[in-house]
Amino acid sequence: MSVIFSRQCEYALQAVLYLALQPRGTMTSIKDLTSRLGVPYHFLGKILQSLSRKGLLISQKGSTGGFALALPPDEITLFHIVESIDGVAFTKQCVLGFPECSGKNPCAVHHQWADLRENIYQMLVRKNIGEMAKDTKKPEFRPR
Amino acid sequence: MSVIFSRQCEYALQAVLYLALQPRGTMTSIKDLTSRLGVPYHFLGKILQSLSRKGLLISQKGSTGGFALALPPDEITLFHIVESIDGVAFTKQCVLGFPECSGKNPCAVHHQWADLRENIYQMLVRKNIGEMAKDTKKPEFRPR
DNA sequence: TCCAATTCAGACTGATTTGTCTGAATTTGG
DNA sequence: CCAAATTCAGACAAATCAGTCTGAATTGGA
Repeated sequence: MSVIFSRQCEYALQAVLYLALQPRGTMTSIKDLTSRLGVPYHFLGKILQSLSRKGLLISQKGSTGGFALALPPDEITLFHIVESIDGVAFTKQCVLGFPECSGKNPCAVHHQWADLRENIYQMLVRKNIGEMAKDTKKPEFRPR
Repeated sequence: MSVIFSRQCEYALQAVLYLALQPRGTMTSIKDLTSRLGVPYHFLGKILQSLSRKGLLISQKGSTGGFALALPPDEITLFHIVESIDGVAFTKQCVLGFPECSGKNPCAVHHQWADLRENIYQMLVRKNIGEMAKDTKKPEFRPR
């Protein structure tokens, strides 16, 4: 099936957005996140650990521990998250899968696809988590 | 990693484009296709069988057998091929993975993403294989 | 009629992604 | 100091995707 982002990446995006909606300075546990987002506990744990290692989140162990954004929400873009989890090979790869396709040697849809790709890229780079949090007045995170 | 189309789908797109470049009325064998495209023999065989079952290709057994387009190249769009192999769930799914995201109940990037998605959809629907074959004066199909 | 070349079908293997489990290390509060 | 709650690490299992192998069925040509 066609997929834009891996499932890991979707979970990461959801989790970071959720963290951005929490009061600044508080820690949110994996337990809180999974119960709210409905994603697998340990799987999300690993994803959050990755984001911590990449410097997007901070973590604290112990009984009041949890995760929080490592940067102001306005400084974390969708691109940062996607880059950390999935990588950004999609900004380069030929949509038809020809390895030698390039601007010099374009496949039949190279230029159209390059435009679309650029639009996607711009959207990811421009959209930051703070802005998204503001847009999320009534967040619906897989409520039960 | 981020993926637009599955590998199967990429192979299918390449194969159909190659078939469109062959003289009308001739059959092309899997052997020809794989040697030209550099994709695994039996894997491609299965993909071509799928496309035949979907009615996009015709096949003929026997010593002069092979595959050919079942329709005029102008009547086969990229969308037909993607639909046959990967399905088109991507035209509906929320980019952040929220299952309840919709126009009524949009996530923070729903509208921007809907625009991008529509552009992708239009490109797939409008681009037909005949047009692409014309654009491919000097096709570079993984030449060795 | 028989052989060679092909598609076709299905079982199998391997790789990658997704998800689970267990236990150790850390931290806070009583 | 102890117990509870948490992150962290790594091994493991399950599911999906990609690719391989074998052999049967079909077809055209010598």
